[in-house]
Amino acid sequence: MLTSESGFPEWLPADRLVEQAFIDTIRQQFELYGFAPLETRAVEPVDVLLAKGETDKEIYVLSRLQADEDEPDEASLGLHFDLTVPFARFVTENQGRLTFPIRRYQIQKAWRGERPQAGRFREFYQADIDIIERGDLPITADLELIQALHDVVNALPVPRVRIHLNNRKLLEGFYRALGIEDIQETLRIADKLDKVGADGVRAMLIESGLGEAAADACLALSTIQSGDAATIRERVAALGQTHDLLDEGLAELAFVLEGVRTAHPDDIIADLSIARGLDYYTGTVVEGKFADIPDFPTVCSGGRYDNLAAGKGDEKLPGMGVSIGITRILSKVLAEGHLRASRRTPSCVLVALVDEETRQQSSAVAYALRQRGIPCEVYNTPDRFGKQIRYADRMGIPFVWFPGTDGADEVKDIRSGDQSPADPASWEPPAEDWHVRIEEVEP
RNA sequence: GUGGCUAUAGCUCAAAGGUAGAGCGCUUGAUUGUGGCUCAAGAGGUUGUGGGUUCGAGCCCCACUAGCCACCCCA
Repeated sequence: MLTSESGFPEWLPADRLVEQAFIDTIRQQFELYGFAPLETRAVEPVDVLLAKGETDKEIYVLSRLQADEDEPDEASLGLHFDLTVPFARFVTENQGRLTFPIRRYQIQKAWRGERPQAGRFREFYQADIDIIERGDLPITADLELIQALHDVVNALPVPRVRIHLNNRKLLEGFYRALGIEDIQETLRIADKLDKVGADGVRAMLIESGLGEAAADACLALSTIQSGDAATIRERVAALGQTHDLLDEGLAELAFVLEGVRTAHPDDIIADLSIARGLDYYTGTVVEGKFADIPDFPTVCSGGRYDNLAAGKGDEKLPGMGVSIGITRILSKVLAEGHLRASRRTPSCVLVALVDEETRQQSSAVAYALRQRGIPCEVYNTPDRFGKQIRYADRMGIPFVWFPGTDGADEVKDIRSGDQSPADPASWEPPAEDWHVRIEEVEP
């Protein structure tokens, strides 16, 4: 990765080929689940971006260099920091033209003005799927989206991702049963368990105004973690708190957990420490992390948001969605050297240029190959063949084509050195060489 | 936004106040249209920017800029 402007990653072509392969795979998986594509504009009115309490979100605001001083403040537009808020806005605006339930996928960049760090960027790709329904969105949607999330991340050639599940209703009901008033603040602190540890969370909870008993209860709740729904139920019940919202959240969590685990028992657990920072979530919340890279931040996440989009009158437009951090995942697997593109260009064949007089002949070979879908390029200048082959070698182009007189062409596999007569109208490369492959590198 | 660390060739890094260097990469040649290996030669630097201390600064001091790490927060 090149980082001439911190947080705004730029990739060399070889790495961009990997990124494109990721995007292709994700898109294919999303479409397998029947999500339809959507692209929203890069900007939203700032008040839309801020509407859901994201006041401390680092939003890039748009301004024109040539704006007149007496012009009305047009700093009303900002770059979106995720794809969920723009989607909810889009649905709110276009609900008359859309058929519910709306299942859409969206793979776009998002921008956040936070300080960059390992795995954290100011400009990055996200890949989202969401469902928004009119009136009531059943809990089965939560289950479906988490299954889809699991399938998509597992279709990518990346280290194993474990999905951590929780439910905001469960936490909020528990907190209310304890008489806690500042739910948001308590959620925020509880979310830090993996970062500051149990003692740290306990101290912060007490500092926020909780009594020692309440803080201990919150902590005990947060440390519950299991892949088994019955165990979760027992351990929550053992804490002795009762509240309708708690029961509702527990039932939803158990439903989703059991549903996903029937297919993938090892990759998903209920983890009551997951709270999520974004405060528009109202029920299911989910975070995915590399199972064996505990210090690396969340690579995918999502949740249920019942109040982000607004219907006409009293009608609700509840939604559920998940998001995959493409740039974050990519930066890690590339930095670790786990993956690489099989070559640095789509070209499968380099057609050599013998001299200027026969340039047309080389072009004709390339044309014939392209007619049959074989990506190729003609070398620029009639350098000696050693240079032309060296260029192919550096680019990872597997074949060099030598035009001959009277159709006596030859093609050379520069990996093996084998060279043999070939006809541009019929020769084709082995299937595995046709297009760039993404290769997993053994350490 | 807060705190700490860093900045020398394209990359990774040396040079302990006294003439800026290595490895890799790049170019050329040995190789007469056929690469990789080897050997030889070569190109490439106002040491991030600006100021200061000193006979003398890549090195010490100050400011700025940028990068990295942690916090905040998060994909």
